[in-house]
Amino acid sequence: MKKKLNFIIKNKTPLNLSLTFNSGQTSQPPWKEEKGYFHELFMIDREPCLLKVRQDSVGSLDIVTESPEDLPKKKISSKIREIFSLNDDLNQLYDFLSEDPKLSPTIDFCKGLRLFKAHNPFECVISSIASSNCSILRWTRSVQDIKQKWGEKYHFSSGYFYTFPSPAVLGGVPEHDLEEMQRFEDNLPGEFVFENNLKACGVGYRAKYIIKAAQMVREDINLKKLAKMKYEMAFDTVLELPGVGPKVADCILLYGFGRGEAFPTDVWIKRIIEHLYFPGEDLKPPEIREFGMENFGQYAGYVQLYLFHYARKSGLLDSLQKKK
DNA sequence: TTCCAGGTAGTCG
DNA sequence: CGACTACCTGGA
Repeated sequence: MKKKLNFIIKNKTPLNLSLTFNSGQTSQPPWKEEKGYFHELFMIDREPCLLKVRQDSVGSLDIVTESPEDLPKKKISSKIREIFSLNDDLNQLYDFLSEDPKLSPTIDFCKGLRLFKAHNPFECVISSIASSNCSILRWTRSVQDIKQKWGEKYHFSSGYFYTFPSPAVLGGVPEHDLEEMQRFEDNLPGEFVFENNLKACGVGYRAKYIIKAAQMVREDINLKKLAKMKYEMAFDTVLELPGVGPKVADCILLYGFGRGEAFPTDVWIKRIIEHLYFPGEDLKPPEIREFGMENFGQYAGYVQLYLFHYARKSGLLDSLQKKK
C-alpha cells in the first residue's frame, strides 16, 4: 500500500525549475519527465520516496509523493528545499551581481536558475569523479548505468527507479570485464555478456578511481566530518580521493555539501574569466580559482553557474572556442 | 581513418 | 616546484 502526499512549496524569490534541471550541472542527471511532472526517487529517513515535482502557473512547486511508509511532510519538503537550494535568496544574489558590470548581464539569462544539489555527499563524490569527462551526455549515461546495475530497485506508479549504490557495494564492483569474468571461476555461462563492471558504464580509466574512492569513503574518509571543516581543510581532505583534483573537489563541496564559496574552475570558466577580467592574458587554473573565491565570496558557486550558462546562451562560449 | 576533448595522475628535470 | 604526457571513449 502506497502512501501519497500532495502539497505546494511557495518560493519567495525567483525559481525556474526546468532551467535548473537543464543548465548542465553535474550533480545529478535531470529527472524523468512525465505528464508535466519531473520524477525522481529519494531516500528520506532511509525510506524510499518518489518525488514528483512541477511548477504551477504562479511558479510555486507542486509536489506529489509516493512512498511505502508514511513520511513526515516536513522531511520531504526540507529535502526538496535542499536539492533545489530554495533557501538561497536569489534577490540578494542579483543585488551582488548587479554591482559588477561583468556579471550583471548574466541575471537576465539566468533568472530563477538555482544550484541543483546532489542526493547526498557520497553520490556526489562518485558522480563528480565521473564528470571529468568530455560530454554531459556520456556522464549522464554513466551515472544512470551505475544506479541501474548496482542500486536498489523500487517500483512506483510511473515505473522503476533505482537508488545510487552504497560505498560498500560500489567498492566491491568489478573494474572491467576481465575481472568480472574471473569472478565466475569455472561457472561461466556459455554466451555470457560482461556488462556488470564499471568500465561498461563508460567511465573509462576512471573506473579504478571510483572503486578506490568508494572504498576510502567506506573505510577512511568520513564525509560527515567534512561538513564542519573550514573550506580549505575540507578541500584538502577530498583531494586525497583518487580521481579528485581541484576542479572535482570544488564540485563535491559545492553540490554535495552546499558550500557556496566553492569556485569550480574548468577550462570553460577559465576562458570566460580570462575573457572578461584578464583579456589577452593566460592565467593558471589555480589563479582563476583564487580570483573567483576572493572576488565572489559566498556567491562564488552561483557566479560560476551563472557565467557558464550566460556564456552558453549568449554565444560567448562558441566564440571562445573558435579563438583557440 | 585519425584526432581531439576533459581533468587527473604520473613522470621527468 | 613546473611542464609534459598518458589515460579512455565517442564524436568530429
